[in-house]
Amino acid sequence: MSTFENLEYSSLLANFKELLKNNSLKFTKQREVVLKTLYERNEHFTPEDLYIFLKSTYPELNIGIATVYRTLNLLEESLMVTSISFGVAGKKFELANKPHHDHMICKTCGLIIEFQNDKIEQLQLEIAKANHFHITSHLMQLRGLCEKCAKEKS
Amino acid sequence: MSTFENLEYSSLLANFKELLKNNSLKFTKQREVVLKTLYERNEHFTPEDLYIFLKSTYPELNIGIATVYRTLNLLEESLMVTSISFGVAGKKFELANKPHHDHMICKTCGLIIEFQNDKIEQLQLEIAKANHFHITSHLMQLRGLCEKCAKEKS
DNA sequence: GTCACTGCAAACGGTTTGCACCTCT
DNA sequence: AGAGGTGCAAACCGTTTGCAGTGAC
Repeated sequence: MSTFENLEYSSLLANFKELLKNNSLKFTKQREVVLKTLYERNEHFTPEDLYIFLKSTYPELNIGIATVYRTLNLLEESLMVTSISFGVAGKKFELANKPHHDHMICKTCGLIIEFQNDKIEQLQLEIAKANHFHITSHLMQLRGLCEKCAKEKS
Repeated sequence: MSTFENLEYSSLLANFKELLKNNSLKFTKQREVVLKTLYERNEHFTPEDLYIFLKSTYPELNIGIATVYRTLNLLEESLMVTSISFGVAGKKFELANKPHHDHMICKTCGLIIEFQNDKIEQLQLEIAKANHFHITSHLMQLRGLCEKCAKEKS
């Protein structure tokens, strides 16, 4: 269970500021808009997508893509965002303020459906235990076709 | 269930040759040693690891890394090998001649433990059905520490 | 005023591609 | 002989890093 579950923006922001302070890091406009955008849009962003969005939404900041990467990495290390991996194609990031969940990903249109299943989580723990393995995280993605794309193909 | 499950080398080779013939592709020494190595070593190879192994084991072939990538991609498209992804760090490939399974991966030493659980597979299908999603494949990795590394850390 | 942060551009690492030569069929 | 395959090196693409200038504290 994440420390940041179900927090609203003001609390997330306070957490972020405290985290920065504790590590002698600075609160900047760039870091603020990254967190704000992840919160408000509630989407799965690639660093590239987020960069493009921020570039056009806050042109006065003239944000660089390196800063987007640096901020996402900082937030991920701090467990305030999580990422899902797409193999060689890269990663997508989302804010970690919702309960743990996994993803179904449509191969055709890229739609992401979130789901959560306690029984599977439980079984994973049992399997790990049987193998003397200590789970720190897991990755579960179901890949295939969403309803719309499945219809279009048939 | 894979078409190639439990096949031994001679059958795999025959399948590969037929596949090549059907697509007007040629059977070469390079393609042969890639398949042979994946079969004999029965490991999870990165393209780089496989390249280094082939380079030293068959120096007379003077194999290039591009050929290793091309062959692995060909075999993966043909469903004769599968890959597991490590985010930005790349992929590892293994021969698809064993029954479907998933992986536990030790973050510290890279150890890979294979496991299989019918109940989870069943639950995944149910979840997909409830979301009108048509699964074609799934990815499940448990990440954490193996027994040995967990002991060393404590 | 100091130290961290930023944008920029160059570097990086894994992967793919264009090309001239080679090899399987 | 001809099609496809190969090794090589260059290109590619997402990501990281060095650096000089900027901004938070």
